[in-house]
Amino acid sequence: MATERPSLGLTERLQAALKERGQRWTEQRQIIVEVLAASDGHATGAELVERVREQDPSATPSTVYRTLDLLEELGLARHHHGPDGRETYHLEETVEHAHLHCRGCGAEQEMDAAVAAPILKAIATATGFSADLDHLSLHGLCRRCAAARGPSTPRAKAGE
Amino acid sequence: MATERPSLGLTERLQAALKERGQRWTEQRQIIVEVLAASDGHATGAELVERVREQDPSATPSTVYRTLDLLEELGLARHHHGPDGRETYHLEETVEHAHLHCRGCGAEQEMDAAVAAPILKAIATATGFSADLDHLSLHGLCRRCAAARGPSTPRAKAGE
DNA sequence: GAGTCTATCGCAACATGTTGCAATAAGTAT
DNA sequence: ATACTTATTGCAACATGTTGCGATAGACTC
Repeated sequence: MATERPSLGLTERLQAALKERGQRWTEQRQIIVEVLAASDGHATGAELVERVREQDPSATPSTVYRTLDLLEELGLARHHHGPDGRETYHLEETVEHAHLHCRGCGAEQEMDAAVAAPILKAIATATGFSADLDHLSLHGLCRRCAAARGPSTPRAKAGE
Repeated sequence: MATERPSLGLTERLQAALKERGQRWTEQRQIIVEVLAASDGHATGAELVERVREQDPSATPSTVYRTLDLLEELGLARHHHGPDGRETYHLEETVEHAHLHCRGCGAEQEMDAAVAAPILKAIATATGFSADLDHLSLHGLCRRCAAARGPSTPRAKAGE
């Protein structure tokens, strides 16, 4: 993760992993990996499908989703579910982080590994459960919205 | 939450809340509330739709989902998203709890409010974010699966 | 380069929710 | 009891994923 370009090493790793498993390197997979690398942060499944189809209109959603599943199996990508349950993907090279969705203003905040580590440890101690950081998605109120509503936190809905 | 039957008080509360807002008490809403009360633990949207249609085949998914949204707005029900992103509903009277999904064996474990409270507090301290307990859904490995895989936790997929 | 094996693709159908709209019916006033 | 207002319903179409299947096309052998 030092100075090399992600998309380069990634493609090579993917080709090697596929070969090892008797699987194939195809035009479509190349496009999908490129799109995912270009969408640096997070992208929903639908967004990725759309961008892939800009490159290759003959590509279908099933191919895109199956490739994304494959990338996850190989440990090169991850997905989690947004506040509305929709899928969001990112490359594994992105720094691991949890997601915090504010139901007040809709903002999305991240909590990176260092901050989350003691919290995951506390969960493990309390319940025996080892949570995945990268699949951790919390819903609630960000500092500002929580303050705006005062300490009694009335209920409301937003964006969901 | 002492000894009264939930479905009784619930219906009355709902009727009162609707009237106050100029909204209406309908046959369909009654059926949906009954079904939800009968599905005591958690039920997916699709399951609820199916059960409602057993009672009233003319009911449609849109009505069921809209009613569930309404119940949430009124604070009488809640939903969260399962490991595959699908919706799961439960009545608000159920004890508040977080959900822990094991990607090893697929089991679902709960973490109740008392256990979770210090963890939510730690999150608030670290990030300023006030997480909703009832919408908190973690993914990872349960104690047994984590132990079975040893300390190095290799990657795998299950049910997701 | 041609032939073979089979992973992958695109298609079509399905599963789960969501949304706009016209018809229906709940609650209220007459 | 009748009429009126408009919240709610059911329908139909759409959005986002998923799955089965026959056709295509990688990769390997000869």
